[in-house]
Amino acid sequence: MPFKKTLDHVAYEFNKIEKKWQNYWAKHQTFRASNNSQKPKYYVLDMFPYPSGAGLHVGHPLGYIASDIFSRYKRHKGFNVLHPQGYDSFGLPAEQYAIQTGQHPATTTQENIARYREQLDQMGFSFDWSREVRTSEPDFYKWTQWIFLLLFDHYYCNTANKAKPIADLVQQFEKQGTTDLDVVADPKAISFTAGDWNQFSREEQEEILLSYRLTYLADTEVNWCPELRTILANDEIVNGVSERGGHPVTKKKMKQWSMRIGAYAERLLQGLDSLDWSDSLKEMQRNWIGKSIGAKVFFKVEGFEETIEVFTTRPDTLFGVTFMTLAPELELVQKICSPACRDEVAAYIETTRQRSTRDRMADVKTISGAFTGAYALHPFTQERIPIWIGDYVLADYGTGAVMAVPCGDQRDYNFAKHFNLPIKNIFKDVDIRQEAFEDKAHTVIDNSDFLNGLPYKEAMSTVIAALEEQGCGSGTINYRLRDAIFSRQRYWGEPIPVYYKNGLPQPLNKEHLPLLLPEVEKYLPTPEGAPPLGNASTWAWDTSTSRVVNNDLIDHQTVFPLELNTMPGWAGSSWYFYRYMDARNTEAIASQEAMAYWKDVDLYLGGSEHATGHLLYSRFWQKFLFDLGILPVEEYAKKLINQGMILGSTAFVYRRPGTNTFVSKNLIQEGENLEPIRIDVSLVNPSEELDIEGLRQWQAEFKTAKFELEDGQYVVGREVEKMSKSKYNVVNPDAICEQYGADTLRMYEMFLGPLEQAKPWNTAGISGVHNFLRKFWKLFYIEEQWRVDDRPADKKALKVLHETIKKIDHDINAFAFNTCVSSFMICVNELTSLDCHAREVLEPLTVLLAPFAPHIAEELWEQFGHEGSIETVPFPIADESLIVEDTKVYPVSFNGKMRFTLELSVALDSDQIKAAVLEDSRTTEYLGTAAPKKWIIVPQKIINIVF
RNA sequence: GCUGAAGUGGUGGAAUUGGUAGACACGUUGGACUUAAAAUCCAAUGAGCAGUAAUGUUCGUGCGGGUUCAAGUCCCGCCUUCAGUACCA
Repeated sequence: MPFKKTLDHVAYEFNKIEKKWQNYWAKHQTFRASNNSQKPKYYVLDMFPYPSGAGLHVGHPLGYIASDIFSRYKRHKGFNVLHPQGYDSFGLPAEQYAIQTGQHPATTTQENIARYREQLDQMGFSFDWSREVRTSEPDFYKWTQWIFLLLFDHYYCNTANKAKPIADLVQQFEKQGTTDLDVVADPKAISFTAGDWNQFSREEQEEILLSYRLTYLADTEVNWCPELRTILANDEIVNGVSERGGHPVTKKKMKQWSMRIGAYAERLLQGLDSLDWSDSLKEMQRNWIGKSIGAKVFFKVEGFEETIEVFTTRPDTLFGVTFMTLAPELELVQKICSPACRDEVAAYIETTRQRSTRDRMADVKTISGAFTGAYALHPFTQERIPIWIGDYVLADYGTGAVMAVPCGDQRDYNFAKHFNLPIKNIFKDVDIRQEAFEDKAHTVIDNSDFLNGLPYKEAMSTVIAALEEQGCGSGTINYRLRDAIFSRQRYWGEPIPVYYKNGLPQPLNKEHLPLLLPEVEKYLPTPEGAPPLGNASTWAWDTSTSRVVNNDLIDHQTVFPLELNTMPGWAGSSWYFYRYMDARNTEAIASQEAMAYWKDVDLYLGGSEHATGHLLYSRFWQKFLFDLGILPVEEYAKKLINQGMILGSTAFVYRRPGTNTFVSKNLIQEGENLEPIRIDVSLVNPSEELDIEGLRQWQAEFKTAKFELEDGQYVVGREVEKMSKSKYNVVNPDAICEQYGADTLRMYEMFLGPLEQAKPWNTAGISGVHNFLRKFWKLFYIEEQWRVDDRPADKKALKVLHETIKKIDHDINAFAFNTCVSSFMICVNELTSLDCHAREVLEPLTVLLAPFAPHIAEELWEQFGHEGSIETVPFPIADESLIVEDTKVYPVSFNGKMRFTLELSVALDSDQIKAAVLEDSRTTEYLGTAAPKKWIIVPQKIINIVF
């Protein structure tokens, strides 16, 4: 143990106290929330953890401590508080571990959860564990599957602006086909009449309906990670490599389940305005949704039936088009490509396909493309426009085709320069010899027929009107948000409750849920390349009750095979917060009564890394289930706080390349090229000195290492990084709890800095917080002797107490827990110097501290002679009459007269003002007479007096 | 590039609406206690200058301007760091 032992066991036995009260809370179920209470409700939610094998580190509890303080505070304030906890227990790491070791993910998950629970318990959290949820439990994922089936059974109606049953759509098709249809559909959906619909075979009809369902199966260009052998969502890719493991990712076309989240793009965007979330987080979601207003324009292709649809935000530049660029992936490319260009185009498509996402992202400067040999026709001038392909055009944004206006867009400009294509200037008095002119404010359109002389805005509306009149385009809105891929080629996830008949997906009946995860021998894909579920020798439900679904007999041997993909990690986390309201319900996700009572989350705490994942998907599901009348509100978390990440402080030693010699940090010469190597942080003491013997034993490569020391020490280097096992910088809370106690850990983590700010972990200041608790204890005890007395407290002590109450109450509501800790320290210092031991002061102070350091508060509360937990005691209320603020005086010379600015909290008469003026060190004389001549009341408190 | 947040002592960080910047804590230094060490307690601690001292005085919140009796806080223009996003037509 590199840390010095700093405790004083005689005075404050935190280990004993903390165990005692943790047992008490568990035994008395102190934190159990009732679904039936006269008190007002308050729901405090933490983002539930994924139970990883490494256990909790000191970063995890930061948010939990904050939410726990707030929950306890709200209980003191008379609220019925729901503060649950659970586990996001499906996921990749458990499965990777299973592949390596053969251990069932359920087993390791179970073990990890047990460890997490132990660690959470020792920190004294006030969770209502009777409501615990685990996303990997069948009685939980039954409802995840149920929601999936609902999504499958609905489409999005733009007229009603909500989701509606697919049966309604079928009715509409029977009556009028796709005429006047205003619904969200796949862009490739075909048009047909009522007569056509009724002629279609059942299979054809089902195929068509897949273009409308809110979850659907379609051939999709996906992010494929060969290493993990699964596909990844956009938010699971960071810098072109997988978020988990950092493996390369490429594009691949596969049949996949997707969620039509795009249908909700506008509502997801609008809803943000009603949310009390941080601006940066809302901005991230806005960017991710990426709304842009513009127009779609149709270009006929010369000599073909086909038209090319483009999306542009600058239809005003339509007369500046000199070529078109299509994404290489578009099918249309094959069709319109001229024989002369065929080889070159095919070669180009092939090279694009082979580039990984990372390559493509890293290399945005290289311009590449190929001419298709085909020409489009300008909708107004009928000019021939050459059609190119280029990988700067993305297949999955807009229509995958752009009208290139080199004079107004830098990428088009670069492309034109590179391939020597013409550049037409349509801006008046603008020089475009060097670069494109992208500013839309400071010029007017020129060289553009009926748009000449118009500024941007007018040109926009004029050209859109003209396009609509000609039937070759219209104003439109485009979103960057893409449909979310919902299939994963994994074992450890929710099975998708679907079977296949004639290659088309059929939903299971809801009464057959849950569709249990089958047992498999191996967690890898089958030799045929099917997902791991293909290894199941028996499908999970028992064969004695083979299911009949729509008259199809389903079991593992049936000709109607079950879906082998599983759901992604975000499925269960998209609705878990409603399960807590009624976690053991077998009839519904939660009872109507429970949901009507708890309604929504009042305070949600979690990291901002979920901004474009969980926090977006869960809002989408929420809105969908709200449309169906299942959930009571459209936004489930009105207030959200992002706690900043606690970073690790990685320790480095520096090796001379090619040797086994390590140089102490301050001996490194400038320009010297040494190899930094990460070492375990526990091998370093607080003054950055390395435990050399410990290092030798830690890993074999250091056994015979030589060290160049400074002052007899090896000093390590430091770098702040994300905490991770592979960086050897993980600090567990267990050792801290043991050495200083949970109350110290709780207060120290709050003391570290503002809640929302990221900060590196260091234990340098922990003794200060621990000292505070010991000083606090000493107000009550000396030498094991209770010393609180019932005599009335003096005025000064009461003032200190009530100032502290006011400050703490205010700061808790502002989530400024760091300044709360400081306020407590000041209070205790002052009471100590006043030698105050009055019950009148110390009893309310104990309640005040209870949300922060609940164990010590409970113990003292008992010593006061009270029965039961402190948890139900009302929070103290500040008596304003005891808080008289100091008068502040700011003297100023103004217009030859002496002028004073007084800051007052109470009205003063002229004698008091005189006293205050003379009390100030900068004034020697009071120039006023009996009363000030003029009182200027400047906002609320500040009074200017001119004498 | 775009979007967002932030720059305050040796360190983490305070500073309600513009009102005596540096609270509180760590660290450091000195002292008390001790045979000694640890622990504990007390004191000093932004920088500079003058003074034996009490004290006085100048400069100080990334940089340059501005508004104001008064700016860490408000306005304009930069610089730096972090986070998100990235060929979005």
